[in-house]
Amino acid sequence: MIDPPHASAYIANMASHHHHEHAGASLAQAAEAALVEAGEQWTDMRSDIFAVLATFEKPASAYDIADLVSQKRGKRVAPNSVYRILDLFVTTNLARRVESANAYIANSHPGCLHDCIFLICDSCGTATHIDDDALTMSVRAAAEHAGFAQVRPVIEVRGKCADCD
Amino acid sequence: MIDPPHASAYIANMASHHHHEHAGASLAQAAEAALVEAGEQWTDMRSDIFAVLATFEKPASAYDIADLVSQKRGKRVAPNSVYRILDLFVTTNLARRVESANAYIANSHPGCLHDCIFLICDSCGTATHIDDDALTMSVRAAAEHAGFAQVRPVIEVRGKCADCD
DNA sequence: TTTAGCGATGTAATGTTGTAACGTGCATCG
DNA sequence: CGATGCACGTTACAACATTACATCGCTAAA
Repeated sequence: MIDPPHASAYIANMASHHHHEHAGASLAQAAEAALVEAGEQWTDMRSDIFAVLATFEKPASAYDIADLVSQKRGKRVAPNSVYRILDLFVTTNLARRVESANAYIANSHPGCLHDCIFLICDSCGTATHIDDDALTMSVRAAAEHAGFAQVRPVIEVRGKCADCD
Repeated sequence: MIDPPHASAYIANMASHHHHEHAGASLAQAAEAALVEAGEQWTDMRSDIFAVLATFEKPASAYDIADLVSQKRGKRVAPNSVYRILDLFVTTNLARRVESANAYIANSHPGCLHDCIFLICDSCGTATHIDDDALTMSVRAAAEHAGFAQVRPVIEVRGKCADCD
C-alpha cells in the first residue's frame, strides 16, 4: 500500500511503515478514534476545537481557535479552555505544537507516532511536514549520546516555500 | 588543533572544522570583534547586555536580561531595548534564540556559523548544544528537497539532562 | 557654527501568548 | 440521596513581544 499522490509533503527516506493521510471528516473520525483509544472522551467542545484546528493549513494560535470556536458556538469560549484541550490533543498526538510559531497544527495521521519535521513558510505561514525517521532518530541518538533521557525532539525549518520564493 | 576537554557538549560526528569555545572575557572580546566585523557598534549597552546574557547557562528571557541589566546600571532598562539588541545579536550570530523556551542564549563561538542543536533540560533548564553538521545538513537538504529556500533549521531537543534524570 | 541627518537608546502603550485558582454543571456509583 | 470525578466556565494575572514616537549625541555638509 502506497501513500496517495496528494500527500505532497512526502519525501524520500520514509521509514518503511505507511500512513493514512486524513482530511476532513475522515480526519475527525480518526481523531475521535485515537482519543477514545487513549481513554478520553470525545466531547462536543473537543470536536469543535479539533474541527476548527483542522481547517487551518497554517499553525493556529490558541486565540485564533478560541475566536472561531466562539463564533461557531455563538458563545464566548475562553482561551483557557482552548489551551486545556490543545494540551490534551498534544499529549494524545492529535495535534502538534509548533514551537517556533507558538501555535498548533492538527496531526494528519493521529494514532501514528512520529517525531516529525515541520517546514514553515515565513511568507505565507503555511506549514507542511516531513516524516523522516532516519533523521529524527539520528537527532534522538545524538541527544541520548549527550546524556539526555526522555527526549522530545523539536525539529522545525523556517524558510520560503516553493510557492513563495 | 583539537577542542579543549572542557567542551563537554562536544560529541562524535563533528564536522572537520574546529572551534574556539570562549568563556568570560575572551567570549566578550570575540563577540565585540564579530559585531564590529559586521559593521555594527559595540556600545556600552550592547556590552552590558551581552555580558549578562553570557552569565546564564540557561536560556534567558528578554525580561530576565532587562532586570539584571537594570540592576547593573542602576537605571531601568526597558524590555524593548533589550529585544532590539537581542535581535541584533541573533542576526549577527552573537546569540541564538531558543524557540521552545522563548529565550536567548549566547553563542559560545561567535564568528563561526553553524546550525546548532540545542539540548534543553526540562528539569533544570540548562541548555547545551551539539554541533553536528552532518545532521543539520541533512535537515537542510530535506527541507530544500521539499521546495524550501532560505532555510533556517530550528533543532532543539527537550528532555532530562544527565544530572537530572 | 549652525543645522540636518542618522544611529542608538528611552518611554509609553498595547498586543499576544500562557497559567493559576477556583466555581459550576453533570454523570456515575455507592 | 450524597459523594466523587471530569469537563468546562470565569476571572485574573503573568510572561513574552511589538509599535510608535521622543530624545540624545555624533558627524558631516552648508
